[in-house]
Amino acid sequence: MARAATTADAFNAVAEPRRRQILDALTAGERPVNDLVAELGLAQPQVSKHLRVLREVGAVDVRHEGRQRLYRLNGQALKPIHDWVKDYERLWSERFEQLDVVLEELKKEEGDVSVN
Amino acid sequence: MARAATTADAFNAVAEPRRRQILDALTAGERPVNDLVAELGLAQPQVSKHLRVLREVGAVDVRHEGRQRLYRLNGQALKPIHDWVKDYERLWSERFEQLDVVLEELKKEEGDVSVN
DNA sequence: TTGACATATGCTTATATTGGCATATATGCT
DNA sequence: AGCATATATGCCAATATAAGCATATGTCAA
Repeated sequence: MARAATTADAFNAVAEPRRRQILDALTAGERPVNDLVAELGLAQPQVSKHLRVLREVGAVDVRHEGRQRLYRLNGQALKPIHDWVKDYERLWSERFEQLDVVLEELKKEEGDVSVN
Repeated sequence: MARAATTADAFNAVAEPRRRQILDALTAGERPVNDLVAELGLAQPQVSKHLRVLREVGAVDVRHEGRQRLYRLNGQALKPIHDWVKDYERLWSERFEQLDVVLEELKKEEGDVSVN
């Protein structure tokens, strides 16, 4: 068995740095392919291919306008990634470290005075 | 050129669902390989291989204890993923939608009374 | 219609992957 | 030493990738 297809889900689609760059560029709003080609300095066919992958996982939508295709971000598709990774935030965030300190304090008090 | 190695960075390592399961399982704390084998219902060699990938991107650490190897989570390695994806949260989060409403209000007021 | 522009698709090459199975390595026990 | 347990590694097969380049498709304009 080979690696899962890049189109299998957002996790796989977004593992490719260029595709993240494309999404980042689309944060500025809807844009035609050639805009992205210019901004990222990639060959046009590769950009089209990356966009196809992103479209297949729902991370972008297209709108035809004349001979241009305007791609637009659909961040919704990235929610599963955020949902998964956010639970790990406590492992590096200072905010959570301080929360842990507070919880420790509470535990100690509980032991001392038998708070219920 | 082929796809980037799974060990290239956390994004690639975590694209594989089984590896995410392993990390999730390690949230409960340090555990020996066979624990994970039992919990995930995978073959032992595959688990060892997945753990190797996770180790190579720094997502887990190992500690030898007798003939066991205790793997422990190192969430720090997932921070880049969180950092990247969190900026997209506004695209689906209600919290941000409400923020947008507030900002709209402010803009309107600004037009009305020329607040500075 | 002919041509220019915008984008998508097809083909090739080099490469890495995952699972399965066998086996190596390391440690502990008797 | 000899054996069992815990884990890692090696090899195979099947598959999917990404870049490069050529070319097809679609649209507008003269």
